[in-house]
Amino acid sequence: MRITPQRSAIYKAVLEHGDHPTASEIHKWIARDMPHVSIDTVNRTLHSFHDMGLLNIVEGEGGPRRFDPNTRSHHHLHCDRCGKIIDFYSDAADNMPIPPEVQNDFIVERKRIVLSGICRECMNANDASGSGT
Amino acid sequence: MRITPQRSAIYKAVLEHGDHPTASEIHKWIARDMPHVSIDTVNRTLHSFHDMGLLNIVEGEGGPRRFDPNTRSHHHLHCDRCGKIIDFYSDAADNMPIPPEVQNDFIVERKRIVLSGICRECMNANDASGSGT
DNA sequence: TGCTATATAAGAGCGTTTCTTATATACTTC
DNA sequence: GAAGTATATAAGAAACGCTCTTATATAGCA
Repeated sequence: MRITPQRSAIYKAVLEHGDHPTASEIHKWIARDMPHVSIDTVNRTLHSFHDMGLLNIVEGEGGPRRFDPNTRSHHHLHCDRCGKIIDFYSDAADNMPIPPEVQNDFIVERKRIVLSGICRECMNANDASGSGT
Repeated sequence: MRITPQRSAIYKAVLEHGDHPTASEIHKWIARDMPHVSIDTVNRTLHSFHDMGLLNIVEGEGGPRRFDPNTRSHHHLHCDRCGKIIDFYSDAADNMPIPPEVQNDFIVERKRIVLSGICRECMNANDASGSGT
């Protein structure tokens, strides 16, 4: 695979952006330096990176695809309020036994735990607005 | 919420369909009996059911939204080949400890394990085509 | 330098989801 | 039972994300 200015910029943007960006967010992000990169190039490049194992596509309940440059084994917290996705690490999760009936009927290649709920910032936002005695 | 013929048909279709259908699949499914139901009604109704906790939206890596009427605590197998999603149950998964640093910064309301790999049918399809000595 | 393979930009096209508006239906009140 | 009110639906338009097509540009190679 050729290294082009666009691809460097896209990969750098995914790393810098941090919060599991969408193709559209990457597109806007790199527009500061390279205003002529098309959204199609961003999408195609992210897809190529995914095929190469350079980044993951984050699980989600619809909405635009989000990308994740973290290649360590990790898991996700999804905030129901703000939509933020936070990485976390857990040996217990990584080593969790897989039920025998699953092992018989399925070759497991990846394991991901998804916890949904409310993140600290949304908790605090809630406290600030609703706690006056 | 009012019970209408459309809503009954849509809920019945989700239950009968079994394999985590999309709105479009539900739309086609009920068209046999009710050919004038619009895709918008199907989408809106599925969304309402989701808000009421009657069904879940399945986690996925893009593509159309898929719905799940199974309200028991369960987890999912995703086949990378055919895209099928299979429910499974696991006490180990349900009781898996949550890391303390997560508990401090996040209120966990739902827990879902997602295993990705190859399902039995795709395994067999592969054997059948590729095993002749 | 010329050739070939790969990459990109721009616009078109497609599928999914949502919005808008008019009509239809069920429930409530009198 | 009739009129009024709130909710639901159908149809089409629109928005959005993603992919495809085609022409152009670029890098690597002979």
